[in-house]
Amino acid sequence: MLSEEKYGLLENELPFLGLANNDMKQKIIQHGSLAKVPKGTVIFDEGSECNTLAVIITGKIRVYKLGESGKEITIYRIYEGESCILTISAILSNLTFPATAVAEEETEALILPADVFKELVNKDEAWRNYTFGLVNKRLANIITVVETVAFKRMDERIAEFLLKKSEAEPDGINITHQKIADELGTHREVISRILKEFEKLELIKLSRNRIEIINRNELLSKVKHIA
Amino acid sequence: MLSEEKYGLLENELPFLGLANNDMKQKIIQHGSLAKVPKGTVIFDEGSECNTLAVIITGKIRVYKLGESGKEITIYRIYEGESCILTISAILSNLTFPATAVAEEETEALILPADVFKELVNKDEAWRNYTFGLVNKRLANIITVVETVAFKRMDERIAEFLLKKSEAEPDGINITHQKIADELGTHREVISRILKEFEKLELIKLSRNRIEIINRNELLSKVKHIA
DNA sequence: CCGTGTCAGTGATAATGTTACAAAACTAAG
DNA sequence: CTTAGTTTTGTAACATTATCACTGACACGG
Repeated sequence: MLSEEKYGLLENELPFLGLANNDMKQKIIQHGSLAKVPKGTVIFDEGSECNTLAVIITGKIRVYKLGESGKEITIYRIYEGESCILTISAILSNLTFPATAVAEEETEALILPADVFKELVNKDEAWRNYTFGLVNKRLANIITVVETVAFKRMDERIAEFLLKKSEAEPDGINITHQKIADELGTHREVISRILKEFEKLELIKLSRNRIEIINRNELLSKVKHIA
Repeated sequence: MLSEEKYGLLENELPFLGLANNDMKQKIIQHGSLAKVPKGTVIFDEGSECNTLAVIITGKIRVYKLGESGKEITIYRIYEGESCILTISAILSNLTFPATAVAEEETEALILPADVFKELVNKDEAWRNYTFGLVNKRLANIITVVETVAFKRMDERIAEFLLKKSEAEPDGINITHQKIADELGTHREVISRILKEFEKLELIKLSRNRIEIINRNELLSKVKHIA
């Protein structure tokens, strides 16, 4: 149960809530709740039943697949204002969650019971648009993952990863090799080896927990497969 | 434009059409059409704009990604009564189609303009259920593909493929190595090599365009990763 | 300063990707 | 029934990635 004021505040963070019709607003106020989970919390595990849907207000969630030997691959991330289509899919078809979801930061979310969500999708166009919008984004994500894993070489993928990361951390990326491996679905050794090569080529500079890009252009050319 | 009788016939093949409300039926009759495409027709190409949605009446469509050097990987197939969520996704978000779709058999389909489909999804619960049901199936498909490509060994994947194929063709699978490679996202040589090994282990018998399974149990144990 | 855990480096071997070519099996035309 | 052309398969050789098994480096609390 939320308060009217809370709902008002949420509308700032989740603009599509403002588009919902009044009946639905009341539903959300009546049956919704807020939850805050600390960094590292496993939200869903492979095979979990989904009887609630979370809409992220602040924070970030990583959804990944676990392979045998502890290998992982990230499928996508859920950011503010989004929610998890795998959960939606699981709810709407009464299946279990086919992956693992973990909070990468402290994450705050609006929690809705599954049947409330079902009703929202059926009766409220704003929610439908929201839901289909998410489906689109995720599908695109996942297709990209398939393409990448199936066709691209690891050095290219690592270069791409570093360049993307460097946008958020322009003066040095703080990350372990293991994290990169989990991201890309390979082993730490492979990452270490290729990073070492990059260092020999003077594209990057390595230290513990840290990677500095020193030749951005050359790294870019790896991605574009020119070199 | 369809006739009322045609619509009646379609209801047999596409049961959910019978659940649509009357307004929507009229919409479909008015704006829908039928199309038949021969085997091998490329229906969508990477980057195609989607302004119609096809619901398959008979036939089969393969949706795959093309990599550089002509490598392919199958993402999923569309069978009778289904339609393509990538098209749906492209329509609902005004994006282009992110893969290639080709008719594997002569395929007959009900064609709906994009805006009619949008309206159907918004106004008709039967269509919404149909659409979400498809989304679920495909998501599960695609996640499985990611998992498989990222974590499984090629011999296991080939064994699995052969066993699945053998259900439809119990006394010998008729297929080329290249087709298998396109299915699994690898090169023909890799398939040939591993099939040859399987033959040496007396799991299968190879001839041109043909694979016979002669030790089903051992092949199964490859899949289950016991051996 | 010393353990203990986390992180990175590296060698060895197997599996898969990639390139290149040739042999074999089929097809169709003469 | 041959011959030429096409499709399918075999295989060698080398590159890249996966996998296993360590060692060494660093960080932090005691």
